[in-house]
Amino acid sequence: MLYKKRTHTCGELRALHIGQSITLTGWVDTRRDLGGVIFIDVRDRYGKTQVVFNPQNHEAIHALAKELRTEFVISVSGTVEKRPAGTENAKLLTGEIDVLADGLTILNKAETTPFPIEDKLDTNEDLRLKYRYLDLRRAPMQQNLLLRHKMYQITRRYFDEHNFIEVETPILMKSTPEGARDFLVPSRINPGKFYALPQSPQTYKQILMVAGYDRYFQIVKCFRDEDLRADRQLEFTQIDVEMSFVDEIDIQTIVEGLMQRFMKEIKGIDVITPFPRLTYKEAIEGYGSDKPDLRFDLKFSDFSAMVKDSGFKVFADNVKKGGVVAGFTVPGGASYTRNQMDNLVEFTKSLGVGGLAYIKLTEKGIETAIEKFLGAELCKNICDIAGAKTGDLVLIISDAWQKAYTTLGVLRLEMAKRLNLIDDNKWNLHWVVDFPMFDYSEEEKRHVAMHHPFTSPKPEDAHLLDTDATKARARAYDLVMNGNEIAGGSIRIYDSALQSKVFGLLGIGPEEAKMKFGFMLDAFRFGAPPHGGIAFGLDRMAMLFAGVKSIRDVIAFPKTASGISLMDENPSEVDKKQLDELHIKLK
RNA sequence: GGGGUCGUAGCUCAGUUUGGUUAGAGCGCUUGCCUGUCACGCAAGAAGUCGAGGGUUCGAGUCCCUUCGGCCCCGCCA
Repeated sequence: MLYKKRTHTCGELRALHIGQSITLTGWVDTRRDLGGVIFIDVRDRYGKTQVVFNPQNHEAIHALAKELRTEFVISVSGTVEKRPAGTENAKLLTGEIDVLADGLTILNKAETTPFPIEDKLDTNEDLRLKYRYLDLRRAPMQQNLLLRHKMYQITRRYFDEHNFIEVETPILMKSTPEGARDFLVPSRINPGKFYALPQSPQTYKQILMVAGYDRYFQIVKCFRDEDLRADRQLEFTQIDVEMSFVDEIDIQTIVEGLMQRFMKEIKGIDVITPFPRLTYKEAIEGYGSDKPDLRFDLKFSDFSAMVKDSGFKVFADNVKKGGVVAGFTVPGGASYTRNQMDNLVEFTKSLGVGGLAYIKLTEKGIETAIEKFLGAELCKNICDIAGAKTGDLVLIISDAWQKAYTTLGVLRLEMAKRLNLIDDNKWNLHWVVDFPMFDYSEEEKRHVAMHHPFTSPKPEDAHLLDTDATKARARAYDLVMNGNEIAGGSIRIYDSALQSKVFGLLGIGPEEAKMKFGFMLDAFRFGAPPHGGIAFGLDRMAMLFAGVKSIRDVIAFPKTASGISLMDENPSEVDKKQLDELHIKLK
């Protein structure tokens, strides 16, 4: 079809264009047919411009404009005019002018859309996902994708300036036993063998260090076959970084520089470096999370020592077993009704702990069901330690160290939400450091790497690997923004003997290590430099910068919580012929 | 694997508690009128597998069972 190409975008025209003959292309956003004159807002990703069809100006074009409906694709030509006094639209950047049409081509018609293309859309997410191309026409979604684009550009510019080189690593890689469940890809040429999609390019980037590429970065898709969440997709994007001849501070400094750049260029905010550091222990014992949200306080207190020899068996026995009794103060919480407290207790129990104890500090003094076990004085002391004032409420949990604190951590977040303590305009960035090397997996009955199996222990803790490995701390660090883990990394092991030892502690014997990671151990025998790195969750960062609740809103084509792409109905069944070629038989 | 919640017109929702007339509203859509609107206005109209299947009942949107799907959370996510 012949049509006039645009001379300007729909967000471009201003008073200075008045009198010019121009052409716009785009979608019909709204039409207002007043019988005589017809107004059309034509929209593209740059903005909206009002076009006027006046029968006195051009009768045939006006007649054609009668046919226009929402989301028709048009090319429209005309003269830029100053709007009559009093009819300017301050809501549009182009609102000072409109275009008096003298030419119109309908490039394509559109059926009525399943939902309106508007900024403040109120509809179910499954519809938005099914008709993603319509959802992506909306300005907020276009801004989100533009934000991502900006992040890619900032990242590439920043690392290039700092002498990093971008290297692509394979998408078809070797399956590794550790970590998340792999996505497997059957090999047609090698019957019975499988590639895996990378959970991260970890091994490749370390081998690039051995190869002498001392500063590497990549914006890279990663894949993990685990259950999805608001902030987790099966495939997601990392900014992957690795450096040689560095320690923690070197990596963190580079990261802080990039974060400064992001904050400045995206949010217009100057952030101060270096960011505060919290040890893992401080984070858990203070806030119940390895990614604490420090935009608000609600810090925990430990009551274990006080209640250890009290008459309250539940508390005392737990502490004697090595558990903790801890809690925090809810400002103004003493006014909670019985119903509200029951609700809170139920919420806590749903998190998998036995219960929630609490003390209200009212005008009349302490009010609590545990007074009869602990005595008034001890209850008062607990309130003092927790910093509770009259009118406050102290929540207390007694359980094993990890369980008690992580449950308090969830409660802390819940209370912050209920009390509206989270300031959305606040940006909090901090490091969590000194993670343990290992975590014990009840399910697998063995130690698993807290970060990953290539993470180096802290030199002063290296001896613990031979005696009490669970106490050994790793040279690992996470970057936390507003209670979200947005980056995590470590200084790696570069000594093959130490690497073998760590594999051993993870229950990976010499044979298995050779089979699964032999190539890495080999590489380390030929001159591996000290190295370390980090990886950012780009989607999560984009979500926070965009101020949205789910990473689905910053991903062009995301999947649902059950891993389905509603638009193209993926995953789907395949022909038997395809399976045969891949030597696969369905159960 | 488990828990919670939602599913009624194209969209957002009411109706479900206590089964009973022809399942309603707003927006959108269609048609007509309307020459400065911008959430245009006015008038009329069309539009329903009450997510699906089964059951109880004289009768089911409503009660029971099964199932599918969306969202949130726990587990899981080196």
